[in-house]
Amino acid sequence: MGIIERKEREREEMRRLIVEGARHLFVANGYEKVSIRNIAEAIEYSPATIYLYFKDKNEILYAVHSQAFGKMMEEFRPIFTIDDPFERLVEMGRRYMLFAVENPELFDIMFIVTAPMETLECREDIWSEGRIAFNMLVQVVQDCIKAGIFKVEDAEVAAMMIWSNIHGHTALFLRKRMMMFPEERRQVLMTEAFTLFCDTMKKGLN
Amino acid sequence: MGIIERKEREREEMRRLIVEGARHLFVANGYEKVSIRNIAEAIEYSPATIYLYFKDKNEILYAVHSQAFGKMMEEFRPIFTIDDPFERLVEMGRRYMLFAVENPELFDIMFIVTAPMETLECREDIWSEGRIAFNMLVQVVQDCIKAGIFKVEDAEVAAMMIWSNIHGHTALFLRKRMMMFPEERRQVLMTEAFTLFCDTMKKGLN
DNA sequence: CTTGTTTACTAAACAGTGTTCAGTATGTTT
DNA sequence: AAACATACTGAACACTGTTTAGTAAACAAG
Repeated sequence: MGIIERKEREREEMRRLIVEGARHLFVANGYEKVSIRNIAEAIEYSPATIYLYFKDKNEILYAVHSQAFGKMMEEFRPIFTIDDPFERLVEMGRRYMLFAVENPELFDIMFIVTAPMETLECREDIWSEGRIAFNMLVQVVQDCIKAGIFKVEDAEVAAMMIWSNIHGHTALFLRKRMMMFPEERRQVLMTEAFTLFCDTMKKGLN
Repeated sequence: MGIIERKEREREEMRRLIVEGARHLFVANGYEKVSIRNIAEAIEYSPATIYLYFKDKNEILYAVHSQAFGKMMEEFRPIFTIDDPFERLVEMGRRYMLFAVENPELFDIMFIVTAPMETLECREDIWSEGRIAFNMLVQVVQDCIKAGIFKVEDAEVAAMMIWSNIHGHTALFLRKRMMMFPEERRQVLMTEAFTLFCDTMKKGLN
């Protein structure tokens, strides 16, 4: 009898429904303004029901975060058709920033808000989504080393340096720390600083 | 009669009391776990009283943020005794990261949490604290240009690039996005990536 | 078909949040 | 002493995340 299998499917379907509802509300209203009650109302269930499928709000955040990583990976896919490893690296950075600007709420949950990381801490789990994405970057850096464009010993250290730079731009921008610059200067400053970083890498990392 | 002057002083004293209380609680318990009621209790006043001195919670956050900037500037002061402009720049970055690690809650309020920036948006004020600190960095970059260490047209663009890198490290670390690395590797990765960035600048920015 | 048991769900409550407002008590002025 | 202004607060409002006791439906066994 496939009853327990069906129940398992239904349970999975319900989790999906909650995560989808949550994601929609996050994207529409911003993560800070979404409550469990809002999510419950959106999917037409009682707030208590949500707690039968998720331990707490952080766990929902984590589920949305994981889904968002899938979306970002999708948008990274076309990069791997680029032959030149350095151009591939530059395009990867560009897409990271683009993803952040186009999906600020998702980016927030993925890389800035601490709440989803809390679920990892109780289980002593590793942050696999982050690990996978970072490994992708390390791979591209290693390709740059093989091609003789970079001359560094530790590809992970170089990857960390690059990630920090790109992430710094986006984090400062999204968290409104470029408010001291007038609107149009902000955009110019970001793209110019990014270009300068790429040039500096090409000249400096060999 | 100096009555209104005294009242003005008392008012200022009360604001100071609230900000001090708030800062203490933020540092002790983390900004997210501190409520207006907690602050009120700590200074032995009713929650409603706080609203006679601050428009809302964001305004308290902003006041704490401003005070924290003063503290950081203090810790930047010794830098200006360093003769070599590049070394001065490196030391500035090092102290930015050090301040973040030693005062995570204050750094959060200064550079990551959006709440204090909200008070700037209603008044169309510029973020003067950020502007001043950034100008300091621009100045050091300009010194590097004058000394012939850097060869870039726009010192602000270079400063932005440098700030992004340093801030990226700290933001990723504080917001627990280096959880995919084992404890000891985290520390090594951060310092090595910082060193690599400094080396890359020296080679690449000329 | 009727039991008993498990499952899925929810109303209501708990303890908290930021914020507002009517009311009081004190200080100042006339 | 009366009138007014200031400083403060208790209580409320509309929320928040989360738990619990209780209900109704789905299923299993006799």
